[in-house]
Amino acid sequence: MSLAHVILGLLQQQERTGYDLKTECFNQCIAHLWQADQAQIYRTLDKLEAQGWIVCTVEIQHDRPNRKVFQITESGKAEFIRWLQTHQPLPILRDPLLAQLHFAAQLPNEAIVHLLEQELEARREKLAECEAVDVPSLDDPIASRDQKMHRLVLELVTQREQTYLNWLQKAIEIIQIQPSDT
Amino acid sequence: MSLAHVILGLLQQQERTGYDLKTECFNQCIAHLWQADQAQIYRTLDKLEAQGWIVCTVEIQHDRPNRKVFQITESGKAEFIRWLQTHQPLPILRDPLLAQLHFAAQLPNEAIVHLLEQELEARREKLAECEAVDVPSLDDPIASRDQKMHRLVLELVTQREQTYLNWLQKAIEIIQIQPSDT
DNA sequence: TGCTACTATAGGACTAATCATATATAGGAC
DNA sequence: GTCCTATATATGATTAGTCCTATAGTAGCA
Repeated sequence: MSLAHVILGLLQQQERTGYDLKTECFNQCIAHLWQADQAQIYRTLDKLEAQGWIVCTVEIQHDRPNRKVFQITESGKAEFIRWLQTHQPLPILRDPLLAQLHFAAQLPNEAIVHLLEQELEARREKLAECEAVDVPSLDDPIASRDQKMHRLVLELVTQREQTYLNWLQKAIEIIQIQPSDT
Repeated sequence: MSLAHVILGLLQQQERTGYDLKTECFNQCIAHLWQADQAQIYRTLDKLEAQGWIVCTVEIQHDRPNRKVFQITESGKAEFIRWLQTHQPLPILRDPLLAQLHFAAQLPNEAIVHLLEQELEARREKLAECEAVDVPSLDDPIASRDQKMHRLVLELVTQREQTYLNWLQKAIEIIQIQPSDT
């Protein structure tokens, strides 16, 4: 499971709690590449601990709930490096809009265009989020090796949205010039 | 769940068995837009029948197992049309390669390039599959309304792979000119 | 003769992910 | 005073999807 390895990667950078992982990582820079639910993060931490890939220290707090701080172990690091170099199967993408469009011939043109325009709106928002992320450009000489990797990831995510938007615009134009089926 | 509605759409075209759905639809033209496991198809048919959206007639065969032929009902058709016009939430994409690349700075350039090249190979195969699908072009005057929709779907899937390939090639070039971190 | 593949349905076990809720204290808003 | 948010962990229930196996007759291959 990749989530487990993403968490190992984050704990390799520094020790963190489940709460830290959620609020500082999965809700921030990791959000556009691996969304994860709070409940799933905690359960994955349990599994990683059971595997011996991370260990836990409890920080007692009195005004707030105690913190369970997780640290990666040597075997955890080894497992992470192994995963990092292992080619993973392509993810399976199931896009409901494409499923709808496959059967859309029975709808009037305006209904199809309406559907595509709602998608366009949602995708525009997502592209805006991608473009709002602040990572130095690839030609920037100040960019660290880490930042360059993050930039590459961001560029694919952005280009993917751009491709979707271009296609949506073209699709809308094409549907609009189709003879109406009434 | 979209799988249920894809099945409704297919049963609206003609009555079919679970086996037909798997071998003639989900393994063929639907494959590039909604992969589905045989077990899940049968279980979804059960749910659709319980909902009253499809009905079943058993065709008794003596040399082979009996066939359970499913037909869409009026309420099933209504539900399908409702779904067809309802905007669906954007699917969440979790791409293990992007997760790996996010943490790849600690790997030597050659290891990163190796990972990207394996992905390149897999994505090339997928693009080839997309291009092997035979649907008439959008300007083809003979193309039916249905075929035009299928063409639009195919074009997005193909362009998506093309975008991924272009990015992979660019990424490989960029990694190769990075100073090695030894 | 045994092996595999095709036709056809179905269930058990499991993984990955989501949603809702519970606990407990502190602090700010209205 | 009440409500909401933040901090922090945890569990129950459910959904979506995968993998494996069972059943049972036919047919082709070597």
